[in-house]
Amino acid sequence: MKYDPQDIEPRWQAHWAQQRTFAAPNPGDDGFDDAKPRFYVLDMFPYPSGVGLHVGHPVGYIATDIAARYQRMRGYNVLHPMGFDAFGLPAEQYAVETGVHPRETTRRNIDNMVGQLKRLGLGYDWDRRFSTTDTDYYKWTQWIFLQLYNSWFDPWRDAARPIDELEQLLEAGDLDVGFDGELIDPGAMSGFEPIAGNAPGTRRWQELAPDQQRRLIDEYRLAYLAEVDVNWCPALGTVLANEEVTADGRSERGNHPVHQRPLRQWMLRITAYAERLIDDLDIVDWPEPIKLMQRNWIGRSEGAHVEFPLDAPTPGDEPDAVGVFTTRPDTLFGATYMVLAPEHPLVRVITTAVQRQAVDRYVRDADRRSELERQNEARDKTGVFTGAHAVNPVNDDRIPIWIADYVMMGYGTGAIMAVPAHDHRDFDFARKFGLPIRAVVEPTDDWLRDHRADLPEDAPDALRSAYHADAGRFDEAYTGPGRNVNSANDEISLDGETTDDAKRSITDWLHRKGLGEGQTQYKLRDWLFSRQRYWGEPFPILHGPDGEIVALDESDLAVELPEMTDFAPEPTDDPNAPPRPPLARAPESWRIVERDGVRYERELNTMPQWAGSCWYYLRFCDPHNTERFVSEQAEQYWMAGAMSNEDDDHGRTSRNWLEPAPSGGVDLYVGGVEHAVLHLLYARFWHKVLYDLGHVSTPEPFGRLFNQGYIQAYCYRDARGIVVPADEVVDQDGKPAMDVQDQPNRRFSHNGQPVTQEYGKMGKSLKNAVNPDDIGARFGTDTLRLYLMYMGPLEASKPWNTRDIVGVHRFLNRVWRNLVDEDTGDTLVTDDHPSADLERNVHRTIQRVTRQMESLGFNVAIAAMIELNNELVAMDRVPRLAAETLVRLLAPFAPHLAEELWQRLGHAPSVADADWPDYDETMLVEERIELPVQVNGKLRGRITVPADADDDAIEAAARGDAKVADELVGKTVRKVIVVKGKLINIVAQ
RNA sequence: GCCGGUGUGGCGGAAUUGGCAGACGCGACGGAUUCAAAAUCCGUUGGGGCUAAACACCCCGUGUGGGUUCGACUCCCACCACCGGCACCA
Repeated sequence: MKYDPQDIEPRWQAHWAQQRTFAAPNPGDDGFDDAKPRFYVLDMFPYPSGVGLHVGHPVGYIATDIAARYQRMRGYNVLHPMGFDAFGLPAEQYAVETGVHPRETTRRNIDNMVGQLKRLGLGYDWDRRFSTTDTDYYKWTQWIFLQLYNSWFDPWRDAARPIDELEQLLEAGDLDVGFDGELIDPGAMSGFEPIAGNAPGTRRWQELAPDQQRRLIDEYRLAYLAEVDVNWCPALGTVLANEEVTADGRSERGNHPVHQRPLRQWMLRITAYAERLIDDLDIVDWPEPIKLMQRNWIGRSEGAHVEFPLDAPTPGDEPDAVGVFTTRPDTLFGATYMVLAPEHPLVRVITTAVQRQAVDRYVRDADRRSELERQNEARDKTGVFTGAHAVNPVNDDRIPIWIADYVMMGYGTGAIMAVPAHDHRDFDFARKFGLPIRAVVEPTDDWLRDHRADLPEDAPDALRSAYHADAGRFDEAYTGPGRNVNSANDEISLDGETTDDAKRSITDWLHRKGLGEGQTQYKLRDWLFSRQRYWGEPFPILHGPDGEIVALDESDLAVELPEMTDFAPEPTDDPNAPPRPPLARAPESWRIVERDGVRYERELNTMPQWAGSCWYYLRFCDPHNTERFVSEQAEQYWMAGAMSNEDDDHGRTSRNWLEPAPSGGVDLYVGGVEHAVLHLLYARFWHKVLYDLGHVSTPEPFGRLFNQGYIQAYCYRDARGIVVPADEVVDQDGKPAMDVQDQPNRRFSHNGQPVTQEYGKMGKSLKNAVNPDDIGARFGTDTLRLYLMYMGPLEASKPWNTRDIVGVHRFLNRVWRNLVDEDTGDTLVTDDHPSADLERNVHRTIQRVTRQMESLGFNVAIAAMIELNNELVAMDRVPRLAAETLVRLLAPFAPHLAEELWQRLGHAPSVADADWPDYDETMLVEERIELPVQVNGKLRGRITVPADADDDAIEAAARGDAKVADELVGKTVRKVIVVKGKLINIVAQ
C-alpha cells in the first residue's frame, strides 16, 4: 500500500463536494454558528481564458486555501468563495473570428477552469460561485450604476447624497448657483472676496429655465455624459484604453493609427473622492508600496491658485486674467513668463495679429499628435510667443505669455506661471528662448559650487552674487528649499523666510488681496466608463428624441444583452463620423423602447470590464439574493472585520495577516500587484459611494491586502531570437532543460540548433507555461501545492524548477511511510508516551508552524514540518501525539493526504473540521541549554549550562572552557556581556 | 529623470528582527541495499589555509566602500547592479 495520490486525491475531492464540507452558512441559515468568530478571505477572481491555468496562477489561490483551512480549524466561520470576471475582450474577439457567441465561449472556459481549480483541492464554497456575465449578477451592476447616476457629491459633507436632495436644497434656496455653474452656500458668503477677473455673484435656482435646471443637475451626478478626448481607432471602430495604444500612437491590436478625438462618453466622478481615497489608505492594512502607488496615481499637490491679470483688455465676456495652479507660490517673485497649453481657450483670444500665424501652426501641430506621443517625445522644449502679456501680481512686472506643449490642458488650469530659476522645465524653456531667469530662493553653497557651469569664481560669496545677478549662468534650476531673496514689494517681503514660511505668507497675502488662494490639486481624472463593445454590461439608460437622458427604474432591470450574431466593431474611415457600437445593430425590438408614445433609444455603449469586479466581493456574501445586491445582514456579518478602535500597530515589526481586518472589509485579499491602481482604486471608489448612500457598512472594501509574487521560468531563444517551446529544449547530454537548468556548464539546444537561456514571467508568450494538471498527474496535487508554497516567500517572485519538486514529494512519501505499513496498510502508531525530546519537539513544531501561518511564511512552516517528520523516520512506530499533530499541521497544505491519514488514524472525516493543535509553553523549556561563547565578538567556544543559570554562573562556565581560557591568557577582561538564553561575549585586551 | 523594491553557497531559500550565518529542500560527491536500475536509506557538501588523511585548529565570507556597536545579513551614510511603478502633473 504505497502512497498513491492518484487514488487518494479524487476520492477526497468527491467527498468534499458531496459533504459540502466548505459551504459557509450565512447568519440565519441552517448550521450557522453565531458563537464563532468570522473571517473573509478572498482571491482576485480570474478571467476565464481559453488556455486555462498555468502553475503560476494558483499560487495565490493555494495560499488563501491554506489560510482558509487553517482558520476553519481554528474555529472561524470562513467565507472563501470563487467566481469569474468574464466580460471582456478575448471572448468577444474570439466571437468575431469564429462566430461562436461569447456566452458559449465563456461557459466553456469557466467549466474548464472550475475543473482545474477543483483538481487543485481548493476548498471554496462552490455554492457561492457566479460569473459577472450572469444576468442575476449584472442586474445589480446596473443597479449600482443607477445609484451613481442618481447621486451627487456634496462637498460640504464630503459625501455622496441622493440627487433629489440637491434639487431640494436649490429649490429651498439653501444653495445658489454661481455663473460658472458652481454651487454656492449663501450662508458661507460673508468674507468672500471675488478673485480678480471672475464675475462675482450668484443666481437663484428659480431664475434658471427648466432646461438649464436639468443640465445643472446633470452636471453634478456621479455618473454623467461628457465630451472628452479619447483614443479613437477608426480602423477598429472603437475607443481604446491608454494601455491598448503603443508608444508611437498605434493600436496594439492590428497596428492601426489612433488619434485623440472628443466623444460624448459616460464618465464617473471618481475625482470627487480623490481626497478620501488618499486619506483612507491610512486605515487599511495594505503593503506600503501599493499604498504609495495609489497615492502617486491620485497625485495630491498642495499649492495655490493665482490670478495673473492680462495687460490688455479682452473683448466681451472673455476673462481678463489667467489663472494658474502652482505648488511653489513662494517663488512668485521669480515668475518671468507664463505658458498656456496649446488647447487653452484663451489662446485664440489673446494672440496678437503678428503672432497669429505662428501660434495657429503650433496649435495645429500639437493637436495632430496624441497626448501619448507628446509625452513620449524627446524633452526638447518647443513653444511660440502669443504676443500677449500678463502682469505678475506681486511686482507688476509685465511678463510674456507663451504657448508650449509641455503644459497640459488636463491638469490644473492648463496654464502655468514659469519660474525658470527654480523649475527644471521652465529653466530649459527659458534657456532655449532667451527668457529671463530670476533667482528668488537661496541655494546651498555646495549646490552653487556643483552647478556653477563655466563661472571661474569659486568663493561662495562670489558665486552667490553671480547667482543673484543671473541664475541662468548656472547649469540647472535650483528646486530645493531655501531662504527667499529678491521677494519684496511695497506691502510684503518674503526675503529671509524659509520656503515653507514663504508659501504660507504669500498665500495669505494673495487671499487678502483677492488675487488667489490656497488650493489642492489632484492628478486623478474622472473615469471614462463607456466602451464600444458588445460583451459588457448594457447601461440602464434611454435617450429621448430631444437628447434627454432617462434612467431606468430598478424594476426595469436587468437590461439584458440582445441576441446577436455579428459582434464585429464597425470600422470607419471618416474620423468625424460618430462611432457605431455593435449594439447599434441590435434588433429594433431591443434598441427602441416606447413609452407614452415617445420612442427612446437605449444607450448603445457598454460598461468597461472593471465594472463587474468593482463589487463582486459584496455579492459573494449573499450571491443568490433576488431582492437586493446583498442583504444588510450578510454584508454586515461578513464585511465587519474587527472594526476596533484599537491603536495602530506602531512598533510592530511583523503583522498578523490572519486577524480580522481592523478597518472592516474583506479580512484578507490576495492578488497580484498589477491591479494596484486600476481594480483596487475603482472598487474603493464604488464602495465609498455605496457607503455614503447607506448600502454598505464599512468605508473600505478590502481591509487587508497581500500581493503574491509571480512564478518565473526560463525561456529559450534560437539564433534568430525566436522563442522556442521550453519543454522541447535539451542540454548537451540530451536531458530535458527543465531538469538541469541551474547546473553549471550546460549548453542547450532545440531540434539540434543551439538556443540561449533567458528568464522571465511564466506565460504563453515565452512558451514556458507549465500546466498544473501535468504536474498533478506526475506527482499529485498535494505535491504541487506544497512545492508552490515551499519555493520561497509568498510575496517574492521566484523561478519554477521542475527538478526541485521531488524534494516535497519525498517528504509526503516519507510521512506516509512513517505512519502506514506499505505491505499491510496498517497504521504504524503506538499509544506509548513519546520521549521527552520528541514531545518537546512536537510542541516546538506546533509553535513554529503556527507563528509562520500568521505571517503567511508557508515555506518556513513546511520546513518545520519536514524537520519533525525526519525525526520520525527511524521509529518503528510513531507515538500517537506526534502522528496526529503532524497530520493536522499538514492538513491545510496537503489536504488529501491529511484526510486519508486522519481517517486511517481512526478519526471520522473530515480533518478539515479537526481542531488546530495547541502547544504548551511549559513543554518548550529545556533543562540545560547550549550557549555560544564569544571573545571580542568572535566565536571561541560553547558551554552547556542549566537554563536558569544566572549571569555569574554563565560567566564562570565560560571562563572554564579550555579554548576560551586560552584566548584570555595575558589579557585583561574589560567587560562581560551575557544575553539570557542567547550567548555570552567577553571583551578583553 | 523621480519614486519604490531586491541583492546571502552551484540553485530555491532560512536566520526568533542587533546575538552561533547558510535551517529546510534541490543538485553534487561518497557509501549501503540491488544481478542491475529506479525507489529507499546513511554520510559529506560556503571559500581558503594547515594536514599523508581524518580529527582538531586558523583565516576569509551575506552586492561594493565607509560608519555606529562588546557584537551587524539586520541600524546609519555613500555607491553599484537588477526588477517594478510613474513619467514635462507646474
